[in-house]
Amino acid sequence: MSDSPADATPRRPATIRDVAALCGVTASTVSRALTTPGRVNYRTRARIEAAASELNYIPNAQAKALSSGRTRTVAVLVADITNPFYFDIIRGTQLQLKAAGYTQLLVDTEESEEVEANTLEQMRRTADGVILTASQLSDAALVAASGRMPLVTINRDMAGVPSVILDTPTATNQALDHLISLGHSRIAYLGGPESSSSNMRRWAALSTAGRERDVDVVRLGPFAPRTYSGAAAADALVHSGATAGIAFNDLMAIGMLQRLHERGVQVPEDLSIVGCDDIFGADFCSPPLTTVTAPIEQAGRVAVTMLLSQISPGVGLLQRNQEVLPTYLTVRGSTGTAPAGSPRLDR
Amino acid sequence: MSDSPADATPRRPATIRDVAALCGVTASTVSRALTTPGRVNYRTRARIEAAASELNYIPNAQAKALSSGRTRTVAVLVADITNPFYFDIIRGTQLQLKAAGYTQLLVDTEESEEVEANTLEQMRRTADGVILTASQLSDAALVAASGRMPLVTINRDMAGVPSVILDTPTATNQALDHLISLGHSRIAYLGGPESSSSNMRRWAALSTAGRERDVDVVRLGPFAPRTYSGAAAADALVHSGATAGIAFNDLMAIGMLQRLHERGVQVPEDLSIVGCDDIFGADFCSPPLTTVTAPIEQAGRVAVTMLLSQISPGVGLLQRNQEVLPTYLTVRGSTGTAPAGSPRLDR
DNA sequence: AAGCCAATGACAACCGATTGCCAAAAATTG
DNA sequence: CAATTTTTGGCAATCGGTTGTCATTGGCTT
Repeated sequence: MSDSPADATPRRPATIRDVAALCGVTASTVSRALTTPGRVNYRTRARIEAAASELNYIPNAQAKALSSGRTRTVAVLVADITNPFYFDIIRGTQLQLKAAGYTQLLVDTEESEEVEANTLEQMRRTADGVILTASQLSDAALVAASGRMPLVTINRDMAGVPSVILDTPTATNQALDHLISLGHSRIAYLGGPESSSSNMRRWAALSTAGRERDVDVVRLGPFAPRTYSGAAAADALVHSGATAGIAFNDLMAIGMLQRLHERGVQVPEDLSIVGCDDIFGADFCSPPLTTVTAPIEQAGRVAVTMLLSQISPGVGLLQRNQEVLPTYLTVRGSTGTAPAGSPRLDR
Repeated sequence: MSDSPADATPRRPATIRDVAALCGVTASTVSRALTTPGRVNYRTRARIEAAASELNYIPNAQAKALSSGRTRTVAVLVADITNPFYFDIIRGTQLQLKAAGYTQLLVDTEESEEVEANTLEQMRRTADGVILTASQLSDAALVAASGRMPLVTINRDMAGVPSVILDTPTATNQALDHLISLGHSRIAYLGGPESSSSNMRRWAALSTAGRERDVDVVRLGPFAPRTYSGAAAADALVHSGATAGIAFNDLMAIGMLQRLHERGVQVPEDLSIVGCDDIFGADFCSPPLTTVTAPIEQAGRVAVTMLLSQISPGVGLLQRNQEVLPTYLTVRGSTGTAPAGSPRLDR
C-alpha cells in the first residue's frame, strides 16, 4: 500500500519531457497534442494523453506563462480588505474567474496610491489583467495604465478606461424622495472620502435634486468609510439639525446607528438614517437599515467578463467599455416619518 | 510632454539583458548584483542599479519562478468565500504575506473535496505553499499533501500536519458555565457540519462538561453554517424545550435571532443564544450577540508565519508545528437569566 | 619578485514549456 | 506510376531569469 500506483507521487512532478519519453516522441509533439488538438494524429494523441494521465502530468504554469506570455491570472486590487463591500466584489470576481479557468491574485492596496502604482507595474508581467477598485490613481496615470495592460475599473468613471459603475446616485435620489415623502425637509449627506468619485457623483446628484425639490440638503464630513467614524458622523448629524441623514456607505451608517443608540437618540423616531451598498449586516443591524442596494457581487462578475473580453478579443462577449449597473432603494426600519416640530436633538 | 523620460514606458518591459547591455556587462552579473549583493563589486553594482532604475527594470516573476523554483506566492484555500469568517482569515494572511513580500492566491473550494484536491495538485507547482481552511480531505490525503509541499491547516488537528487551531472548545465551555450561572439547566448545542472537526471537538467538550456539571446538554442538527439555516435551528431549539442554545457559529446564531424575532420569541428573556467566532456583525445585530471571540485574523497571520518558516527553514521564526490560539467569551445582549418555570415557548 | 589567494565577471547550461520551420511519410492527383 | 500536396513529428530557438564553473585581475604575503 505504500506504493500503489494511485498514491505514488514521485517527488519531482512529471514534466512534458517525461511524458514524451514514455511515448517515444518529443516534447514538442506532446505540447501540440495537448494544446493544438488537430495538429497531431489522433492515435498518437491518445497515447500521449494516456501517458500524461498515467504520470499525473500537470503543465507547469510558470513555464507556460514564460513561453506563451499569458499567465491565466488576474489581479484584483482592493483598496481596503477590511471593508465588507470588497468582499462582495471579491466573491464575484472569484466566481467568474474560476469559471473561465483563471486564477485570482488578491492584493490590498491599503488605499495608498504608491502601493497601487507599484502593484500595477508589478502585475503588468505577473497577471494578464487587472481589476481596480476605488483607484487612487490620477486620471492621467489611470489612462496610461489602461493603455499598458488589460484593465477594468469598478466605480471609476473615466473616458477611455473600461469600467463598471454602480449607479448609486440614481438610487440615492430615490432615497431622498423617500425621505421627503416621509416629511423630512432638512436632510444631510454624510460624505465619504473626497478622493472617491462615487462620493462626488452622489453628492452632485443629491445637491441638484435637493434644489429641484426645494429641500435643504447639507453636506457633512468627509468621514472615513468605516464603522468607527460613524460616531463622528452621528454627532455631526445631530448637531446639524437635519432630521435625516444619508450616509456614504453602510459601514458608516451602522456606526451611526450604534452611536445614536448610545446617545439615546431614537432611530427612526428622532432621526432617519439611510445607508448605501446593502452590505452583509445591513439587514440585521438594529434597526435594520434602509439602504441603497447595489449589485456588488455582480459588479465583480461583470468586471471580469469585460476584462476577459479585452484579454482575448476574439471571444466577443461584452464589447462595451462601460457598464452601468442599476441600484435600488431598500426600505427597512431605519427611516420613518419626520418628527413633528423639529425637536431639539442636540441636548 | 509626450515622451518625457519619466513617462516613457516602452511597449516591451525591460529585461535583465537590456540592463546588462546598458552597463556593458552580462546578464549573469546583473542577476548577481541584484540578488547576491556581496558577489559583485560595489561600483559595478551601483552602475547596474542605476541602469535598472533608469530602464524601470522589473524582474519577470514567471522567469524567476521558473529558474529558481520559488514563486513567492502562497495559495489560500477557503471553503466558502461567502462566509465572513474567512474574510478575517484572508485579511490576516494578506497582511502577513504582503509584509513578507509574497503574493496571495485566493481560491474558493466551494466545500468540494474534489476541487480542493485538484487545486492542491495544481498549486504544487504554482505556489510555494498552501494554507488550507476547513479542509474536506481525508486524513491520509491531507498527510500526503502535506508531505508534498509546505502546507498549514487552520482548524484541522492532524498529527504531523502543521496547523493553527482556534481553541473554541475551551471558550464554549466557558459559555456553558456562563449560561449555568444564569440559571439555565437545559441547554442545546446547534451543531454544524459533521465533517467539521471543530464542530466535533466542540460537541465533545460540551457534552463532557455538561455531564460534569450535571446539566442537560442536547445536540441538535446538523445545520448548515449559514444565516439561512438559522431558521431551522431556531425552530429546533424552541421545540427542544431548552432555554439556551449555543450555535456552531455566529452566522447561524444571527439567523436564529432573526427567526426568533419573527416568531415573537424574546431574546434573551425567553431564550438565550450564544454564537461562536465573533464575526463582523456580531456586535451590532439585535440583540448584540454573546459569543466566543476567536482571533480569526491572527489565525491567518500565524498560519502564514508557520508556512513561511517551512518554506525557508533557515529563518527560524516559528518552528512549532501546531499553534493553539486561545479564545474567550464575550458577553453581550443575547444571553440572560433563565425564564422562571420553563415557559411554554413552542406556542 | 615569485607565488598564492580572494574577488570579480563572463560563459553556458538550465528551468519547462511554446512555436516557427523543415523533412519524412502518407495521401491525393493526373 | 510519377508528381504533388497534405499530414505529421522532430529540431532548435526562445521566453527571462539563475547558478555552477572557470578565467582573469589585482592585492597580499614572504
